Amino acid sequence: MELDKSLVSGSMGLLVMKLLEEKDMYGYQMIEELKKRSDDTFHLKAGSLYPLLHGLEEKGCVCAYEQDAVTGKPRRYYHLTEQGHRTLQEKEASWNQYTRAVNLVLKGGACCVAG
Amino acid sequence: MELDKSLVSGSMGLLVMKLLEEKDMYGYQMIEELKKRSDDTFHLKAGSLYPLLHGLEEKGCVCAYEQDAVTGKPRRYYHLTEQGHRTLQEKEASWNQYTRAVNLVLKGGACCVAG
DNA sequence: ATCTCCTATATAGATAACCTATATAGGAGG
DNA sequence: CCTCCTATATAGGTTATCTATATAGGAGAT
Repeated sequence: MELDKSLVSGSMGLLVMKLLEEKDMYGYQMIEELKKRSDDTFHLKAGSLYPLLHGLEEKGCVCAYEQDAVTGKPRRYYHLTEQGHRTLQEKEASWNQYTRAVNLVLKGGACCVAG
Repeated sequence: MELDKSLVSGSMGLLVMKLLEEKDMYGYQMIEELKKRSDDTFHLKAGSLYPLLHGLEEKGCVCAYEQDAVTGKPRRYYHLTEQGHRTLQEKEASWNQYTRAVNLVLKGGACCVAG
């Protein structure tokens, strides 16, 4: 089943920061890691990721540094800042609140479920 | 906490159709019902709902009929079609797959969770 | 009587988050 | 050489939501 892209919006920033919470990573690596960890559900495109990373950098959530690889092009690693940790916590709480609300509606409403 | 709107995208069609699965409703009623069932989380705006309903009608997921109220303007009721039922099932499955994948990433990846 | 509020539907234009397509560039293998 | 895999980047398009605005009936207050 093809994943409905219209359901996929706004959470990529959250997921990328979640990856960086564990360790510094470079863009291409995040795409591979996200695919693997999501059980082959997320196929984030390079054209989506790089603008997203630049946006996170502008907001001060991540900072970047170049590092040469053994072969090939030098890699641009990203590191989660203090600000990034805070934003991640907020986004994670927001995600939990949002999915809870959707599931309330899907399962019959707030009347039937204890807070 | 204000809900991060960037996490809220694409699922409103699913939620609206879920409401209509139970019974026919008119637009304004859906806004109120959605607010109530989501435990006051979703404040769907009229300017978002009506174009959404027109879109669902174009796709053949819902059909509409006018019905006078005791007072005030006549109401435009929406009914979920056969096509709408099928689309709803697909969207619900898609939502479950998507949230599962996000939670896999948030909780440490596919390696740690069975199927 | 007119003002404001609640019900009820509708459209225009803006914003944000993705997408596809394309460009650049190093290294490996046929 | 040509193609593929790694690696980063930008341009332009689509879609879903938002805000703002318009219309319109009925209720209650000044």
